Amino acid sequence: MEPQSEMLSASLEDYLEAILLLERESRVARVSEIADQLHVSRPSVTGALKNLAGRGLVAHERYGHATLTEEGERIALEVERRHVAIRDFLTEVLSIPAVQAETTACKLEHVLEPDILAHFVAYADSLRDGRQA
Amino acid sequence: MEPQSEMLSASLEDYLEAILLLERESRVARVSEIADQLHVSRPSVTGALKNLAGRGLVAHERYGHATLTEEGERIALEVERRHVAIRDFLTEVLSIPAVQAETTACKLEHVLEPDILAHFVAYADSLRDGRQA
DNA sequence: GTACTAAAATAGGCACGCCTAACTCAGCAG
DNA sequence: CTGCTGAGTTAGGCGTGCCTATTTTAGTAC
Repeated sequence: MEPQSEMLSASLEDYLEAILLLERESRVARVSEIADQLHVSRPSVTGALKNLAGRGLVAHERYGHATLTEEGERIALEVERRHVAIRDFLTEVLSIPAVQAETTACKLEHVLEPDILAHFVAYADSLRDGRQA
Repeated sequence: MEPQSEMLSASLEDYLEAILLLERESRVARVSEIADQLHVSRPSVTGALKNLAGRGLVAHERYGHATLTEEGERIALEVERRHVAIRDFLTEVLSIPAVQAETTACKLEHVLEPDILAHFVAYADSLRDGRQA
């Protein structure tokens, strides 16, 4: 009754993405680091981790660090992929400054459906190696 | 302590936009029509109208219809302007089908900052009357 | 091993935004 | 004028996501 039908909220996707980045730079994600990165309190992180652990997306034991499960990493990578695609579109196509492109991408990545995103990507690609057309 | 600092949520912006459209086609917005348009229950509309009335954005008396105040209309028009700009960008630049462009615009209109939106508009304009560059 | 410290967890609360169920009112039929 | 009907409202509740204050724990210093 909840194998995959349970959709992830934008908030939870942000947590996964943050954990992915922290794992990259230190092999492990600590609660306080996640809190700092997402600008939320530690209890908020604890609550989110409990939720994500319940979905089998992160491994997390009391007073320990958090790590993505295989499934969690898969989703986190997907979110990151969307993030990068959007950010690149904003900078390359629309010439939006890096900082603003970054923060805007953070919001759009939770809103754009895959098929819509594909149009963004295709357009950016066509500009890159087609120069126009 | 709340002359303009109180930001409107995406949800409240949707209500304003819906009322604007309903006023256009029938001079007046009824609770049940708003509910139908936004796919929410009537009590949800009543609650939102109470909120918006408290902010001075709509006029609404018990068991009566709702109308935008001057300030409310100003905001609704602004939201609609963003909506149209985004929708046009999606269809004209990215060749996204009308229906999907419409629903995507509904989401993006609450996320894109004015200065970011300006880039979208400028790009679409340059394509229109510049054909490329 | 005991004491301290800092990180993490629990407890409890608040704001949104939505819902269903139940009640109220306005307007019309008769 | 009585009663019906349906639009609108109130009452109450739920899930999410966040917060502060408090407690628990792990790890380190000594």
